[in-house]
Amino acid sequence: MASVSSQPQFRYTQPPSKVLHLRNLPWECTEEELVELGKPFGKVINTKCNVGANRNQAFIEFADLNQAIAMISYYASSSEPAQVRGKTVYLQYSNRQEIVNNKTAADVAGNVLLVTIEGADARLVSIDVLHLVFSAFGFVHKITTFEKTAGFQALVQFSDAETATSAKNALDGRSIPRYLLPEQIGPCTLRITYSGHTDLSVKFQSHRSRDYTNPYLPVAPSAIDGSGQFIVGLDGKKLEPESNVLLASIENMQYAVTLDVLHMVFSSFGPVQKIAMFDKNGGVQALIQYPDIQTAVVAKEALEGHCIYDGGFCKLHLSYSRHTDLSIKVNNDRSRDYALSNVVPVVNAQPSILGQQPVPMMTSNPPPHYSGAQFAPPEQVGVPQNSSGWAAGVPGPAVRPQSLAMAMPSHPYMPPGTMPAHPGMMHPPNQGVPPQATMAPYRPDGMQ
DNA sequence: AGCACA
Repeated sequence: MASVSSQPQFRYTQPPSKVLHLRNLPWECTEEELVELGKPFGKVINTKCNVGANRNQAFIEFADLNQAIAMISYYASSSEPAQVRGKTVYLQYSNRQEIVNNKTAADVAGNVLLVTIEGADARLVSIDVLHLVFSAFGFVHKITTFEKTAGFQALVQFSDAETATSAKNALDGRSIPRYLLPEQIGPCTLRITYSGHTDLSVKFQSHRSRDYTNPYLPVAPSAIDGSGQFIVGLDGKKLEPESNVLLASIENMQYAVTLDVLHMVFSSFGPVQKIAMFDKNGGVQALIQYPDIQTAVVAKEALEGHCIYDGGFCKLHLSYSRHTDLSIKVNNDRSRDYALSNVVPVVNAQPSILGQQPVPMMTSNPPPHYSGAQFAPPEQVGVPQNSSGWAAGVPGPAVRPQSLAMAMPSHPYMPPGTMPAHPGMMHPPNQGVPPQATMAPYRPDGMQ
């Protein structure tokens, strides 16, 4: 083919166009700065920056050709060149007649962010860690995660584009703080653009997606393993589906733990409806039923691993039961339905100083309504709850990522690190004396 | 410092 191209690559005089081509821009240049640059000469109807391999070119499109001519004419005779951020920019008529707006969704500010987590161990970043990181900028409505060729990605939905933008500006290119990640995993860098989505569809709470606006959303059946009991988190930890019934096993039971003691301890978080105690594996276990899941979640997170008695005695291990409503045949010293306690006589009840309900022997500081709404889920208490409720006057523990795995969506407004202190803890009973229901002081390092 | 295909 004979060459038919005889036009020089560059001409010093371009045919006028309402589109101007700019070069030698700083790469930080924004579309807003382009608008500011063109505004004195007319109505800027479109811009495009970060063009070209070096991302240092741009286009400005005016509403009218005369406005483009005005700008070119002005700078052609001006002693001051056009500048962006102090850098001289060169401009000429573009050889295009309009900016073709290939604005991808990534360029349009929206309330949903597309987050790519970069790093060898990106997949090990849990959805809870992402939730914590992004919650610093506002209420996170929903998160979905997925694998694409780009790697491990997440969509993070905020209320509005402004909040999303503040998160994007602060986090894009930054790495997730090390203390939020399991020790063995490498650095994880966030790359953030806008997503075209405005409202994510989250059908289930799972290790892949969460809807923090709807704590009652069912747990994904697909996330439940063969035993039907656990879901597996991204971090490989097994997570149980939440339940209003807690299964408590008691370790190092040097002192008798009575049903009344359990009732007192667990009543700190809300009304206890039923308790059933039984022996299993040579130890004592108990099922504690609350009216709702929220209360059980708060109780579990506050009490797990802590001891009923000071000094490491009667350490509680809590999990969610698969029961939702215990069947209490008779009220006795091993099982009780507190709704029936006024009707059905207590059978075989051991005489006990603690036998009188409710909650005797609160010898130290608790206010009269200590067991009340103080530790209720925030959506029942209202927001904010810090001033009146948990951790009042108590320095919250440092952010504890290990607790986040359980920070399921039940309390969407709970700021991180503000879990309640350990209510209901008691000093060990004196020798041969039933337990004293005194409150142990809060200790940030927990009570081993 | 010279026209976009993300």
